[in-house]
Amino acid sequence: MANQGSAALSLEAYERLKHDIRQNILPPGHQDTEPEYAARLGMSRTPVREALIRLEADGLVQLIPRRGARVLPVSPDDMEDIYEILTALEPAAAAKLAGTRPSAHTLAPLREAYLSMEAALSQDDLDAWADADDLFHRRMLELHGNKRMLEYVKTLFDQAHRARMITLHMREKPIQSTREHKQILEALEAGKSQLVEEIFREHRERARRELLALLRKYRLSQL
Amino acid sequence: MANQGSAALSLEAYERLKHDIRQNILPPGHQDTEPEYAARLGMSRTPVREALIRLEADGLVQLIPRRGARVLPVSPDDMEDIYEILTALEPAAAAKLAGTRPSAHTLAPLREAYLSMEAALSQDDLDAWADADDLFHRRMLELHGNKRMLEYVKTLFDQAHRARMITLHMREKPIQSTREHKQILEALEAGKSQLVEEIFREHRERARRELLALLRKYRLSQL
DNA sequence: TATGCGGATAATGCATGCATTATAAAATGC
DNA sequence: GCATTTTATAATGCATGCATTATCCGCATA
Repeated sequence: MANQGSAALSLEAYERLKHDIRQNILPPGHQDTEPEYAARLGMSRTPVREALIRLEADGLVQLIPRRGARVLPVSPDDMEDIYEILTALEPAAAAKLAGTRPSAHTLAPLREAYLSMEAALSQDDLDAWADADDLFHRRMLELHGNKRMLEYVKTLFDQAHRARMITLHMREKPIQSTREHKQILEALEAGKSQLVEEIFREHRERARRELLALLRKYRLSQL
Repeated sequence: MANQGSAALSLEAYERLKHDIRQNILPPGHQDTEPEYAARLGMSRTPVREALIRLEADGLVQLIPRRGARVLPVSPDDMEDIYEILTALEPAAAAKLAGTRPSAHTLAPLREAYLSMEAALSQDDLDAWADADDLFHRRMLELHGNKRMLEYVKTLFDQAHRARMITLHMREKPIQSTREHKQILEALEAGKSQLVEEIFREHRERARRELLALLRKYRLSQL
């Protein structure tokens, strides 16, 4: 995540723009000049420019000399790449976490996130489900403790967010996915590294397959 | 890498600062105010500020409100985290590359980099060896084709550069490491996914173990 | 001597100025 | 009517201005 030493307005610009991109208010391909973004945000170009630089580092926009900034579309190939990275990182992290034989208390944040997924699922609240899903994955990496990995995975989640939300609403209820999280949690509690790694990898690979099948089926080549 | 839509001076500031950090001209912990960096680079604060924001996104400096920017030290724990990520990503990428049954022609850039390593080794030119090593790893990911993974691994290499160079000069000649690259290359040429993955993982794990042993032995807690 | 207050100094964060130059529109020539 | 040149517009990249405010340092006081 490209942020730390940023002050009030610059931070506000960064967060509002990122929010609007994630929520599809600024859709992929949207392109404005700096003065336009500045007017939209009610501030001068300077903090906006700084925010756009950070967003470019996050892979969310592209700065085009003389033509402003464009919200980057995400293609199926991009999603392949993103999932490939997640599939390499998360199972490895989870396996190491399991190797520390974490207590139920340690894993409480994960269990809570899982329970939120179940609750959201039973209420057919897909947005809440997606939030809980994100939370589960983030907390797992927080517990593992590799800060770089956590930060990077968060930027990948941000990049993939729009595509995930769209396909989530096109599918059957994510019952299987929820169940896999339960299995991951239980394998973590049992300290079974090997097993956690396998389930997590299978979880990511299945998610990738299903997501890409949908993107292709509905010709969603730019999200 | 945090760059794309940056113009002349901003780009120059970014590249010079990054160069100076990599080369230890601006050592870890070094801290200056924006006006100082600007004076050093002979330009106004604006392009310097933009460069510093990009460098912060790259994990090379930390922007501290009112106190300028500090060159981030890298601790042994940081190196652990960096190597953990590399160990998860590179072997997976190499395995997939092997799965495409790449031709010798396709792998020529890798072979060339490997030959450069051998040549540098026989001339005891450790800096050239390190350059060739970097090149090998970068080209492998270029061949694999996951741009995000390539860019991210490059930022990790930048972060780890100082520590790697220092330990490289404290060790015996990297004969084993060079040999492992040869084995990786041959396994790629043979299209043996499983084998490539194993060798690559072992390569990274050995490198990590040896590097950390040196950092601990010589109490190099901040590089 | 140690502590706390207050003013000076100066860095930041943001706004704005300004020259350059890309883009597009308009005007001219064919 | 179409192509080409010219002109106008305006966005960028960088420099600078400026108010705010943190930090430092000296001085007064206990």
